[in-house]
Formats: sequence, C-alpha cells, structure tokens
Amino acid sequence: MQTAAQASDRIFDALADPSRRALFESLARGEAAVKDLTARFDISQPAVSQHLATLRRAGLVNGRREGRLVYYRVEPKGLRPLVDWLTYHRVFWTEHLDRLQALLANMGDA
Amino acid sequence: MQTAAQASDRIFDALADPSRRALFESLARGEAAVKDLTARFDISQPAVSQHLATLRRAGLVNGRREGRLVYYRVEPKGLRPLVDWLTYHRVFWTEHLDRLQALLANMGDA
DNA sequence: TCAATACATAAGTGCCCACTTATGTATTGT
DNA sequence: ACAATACATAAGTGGGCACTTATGTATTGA
Repeated sequence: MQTAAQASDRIFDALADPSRRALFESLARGEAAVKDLTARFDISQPAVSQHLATLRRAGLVNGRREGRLVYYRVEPKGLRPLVDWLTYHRVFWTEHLDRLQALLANMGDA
Repeated sequence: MQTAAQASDRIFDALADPSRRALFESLARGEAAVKDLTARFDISQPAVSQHLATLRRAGLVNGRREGRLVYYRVEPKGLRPLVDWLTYHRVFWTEHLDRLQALLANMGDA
C-alpha cells in the first residue's frame, strides 16, 4: 500500500527540479524518445534518463520500448495526488480546480 | 513583473521540502506564531524562521507582528499558480485525448 | 558475429541547501 | 535602563542530489 501523502511527497520532489519539470512539460506535448529529449535539452543522455527514472518513480510518466528506442509519455493519473493534496487543504478551488477534478475523475478509471 | 512560470517555480521549490510542507499544512489549520511552530516541530527556531521566509517569498504565507510575536498564516491566493500550472497541462492532455478519439472514430469507419 | 545505436546504470564530483550555533533587532515588563 | 522574550539574520557545516564520464545491456542491420 502506498499513502497519498507519500505519493505527493515524490511528486513535489520530482517537480521541484527545473530540468525535470521541463522534461515533463515537453512530454506533456506529446510522447518522445530519450534520444529526442536529449537533443532538446542541453544535458547529457544519462542525466535525461536519470530524470525520467525519477519522474517514473513519482508516477508522472511511463516508458515503452520500441526497438532500440524507449518512448516516454505522461501518465494521465500521475498528477492526481497533487490535486488531492490541493483539495485536502481545501485550497482555493475556483471553478478551475473543480473542472480539473471532474476531468481526473473521468480519466482515473483506466 | 513576475511571470506565472517563475511563481510556480518558487512554489514547487518551497513545497518540495518536507519540513516546509509540514509547516504550511500546520498553518493551513490556522495561524500560528513562530514560537508555536517551533514547539510543534523538532527543529530549531532559526530553521523555522528560514522556512517561513522561503514560504513567504513563494507567496504561500504571510506574517504580521503583534507585540513580540509574529503570527503567520497561509496566503489564500498563494497556491493559485500551482492550480494554473495543473490546468495548463491538463489542457494539453485533453487535446491529445480529443485527437485520439477522433483518430479512433476514423478507424472505426474504415 | 561484429559494429553501431539507444538507453540504463555505475561511479565520481562539486555545489547547494537544510540544518546547526551564534549573534543582532524589536518589544515588553519591571 | 536593564533583563527577558520572540524572532530574524549571519556564519559555518555535512549530506544529498544534479550533473558528469565511463561502462554495461538491448536491439538492429550488415
């Protein structure tokens, strides 16, 4: 079992690093292979792989191998613990957050 | 001026630290003086003050002096850049889903 | 089977930051 | 004015982590 607190712990930690957030945001626009990401950013390939591993452990992305390439993409349910954290602190909600939760509720069944 | 990206940068960084998140969560239940927070957590008073300063720079809390005490509380609008960040990326994902659905619909016709 | 490509992992390193103790500043009470 | 309390800031330190280079593992094609 794994608590929501532990999950949001790893998510906050994963998204705290600017490079990782940039990688995540890049993947949010569409899946990409490690090779592509390495070309986009000015860090070494191992650095990219290490960041991707951290994002994957946080449940934010997943990867699938296809031949020599490994394509990564965002995990749709990944950000849910973050939304839950915001909701728990009944923070300030706005119609934005309500709509976001509705979307997550629809997708969360996968 | 200050961009939303820069704001969410500081918010992610501020909330990445477990001690700071614990302080924020404690303040979310009600305002408290530095003295109270120092009593609640097992870290020194300077550590508490430093964390509060980081949270304040991130726009997550504010403090008001009342005599010798300084009472901190959460800043209601503080988490909004985080909500905006979530919403922004969720938009991209839903666009992808829409395209996927369109693609599946076309395949069904074939 | 051998070379080349793509990626992951190992190993090493420098820097940042989360703590500490020490000290400064503000406020209150006597 | 002086002592005591509450907090902020300064200064120093150890550990972690975000990089690097080096190497290992898969996969492909010739």
